[in-house]
Amino acid sequence: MAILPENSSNLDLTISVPGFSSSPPSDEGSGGGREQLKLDMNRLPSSEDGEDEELSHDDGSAPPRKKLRLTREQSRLLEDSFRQNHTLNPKQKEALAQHLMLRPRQIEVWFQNRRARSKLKQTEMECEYLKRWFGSLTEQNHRLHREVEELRAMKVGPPTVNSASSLTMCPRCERVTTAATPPNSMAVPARKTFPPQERED
DNA sequence: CATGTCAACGAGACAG
DNA sequence: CTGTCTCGTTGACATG
Repeated sequence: MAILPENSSNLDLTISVPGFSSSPPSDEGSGGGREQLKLDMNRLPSSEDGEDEELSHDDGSAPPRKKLRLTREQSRLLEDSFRQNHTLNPKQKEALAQHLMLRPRQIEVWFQNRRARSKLKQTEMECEYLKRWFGSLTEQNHRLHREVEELRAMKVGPPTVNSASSLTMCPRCERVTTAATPPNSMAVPARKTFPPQERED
């Protein structure tokens, strides 16, 4: 499940150079990429209440949206925290953010995305399980169909006593069963299904 | 270059 | 109203 390279000694970040952009930032909506400038350095702002510092570049152009890459250590600690709890209260979030040198919003987003990935994984597992179940039910269905055909063939033909000698017909539920399993045991579920008829005299 | 991954976003729903 | 959630999406990178 390691999504990061195994080179544990190298904990460097993929940090973009501010102001460098290979493609023009396509402004999505109104708030897209609003905080990117402060996030791409992967650290807390110098002052917590100074969140809305000026985002403008030297030339006043819109800041390009740069991708933050969490370090191995940050990912590990976040995963550990996620294993303990899939949601965080504000205090935990703040503490984790301070510990990881990230902003609380980044912690929040990470947990949101992590929950989404977890749910996706769960859904995929359930899908696989249902596929296998469907396969086994299909197989069982085929087997039962073959059995029905065999029994029909016996019923249509003359009442010979060859292989059908081991079969008995349950008069109540009209089911054919083998002699090994008495018809009474088959009749029980049918009675359970329709309980109102108790006295029949 | 197509595709996958993942941080980040906005919209809408919901609880307190 | 505020805070947080899910959901769907975007955009920057990584990779084959």
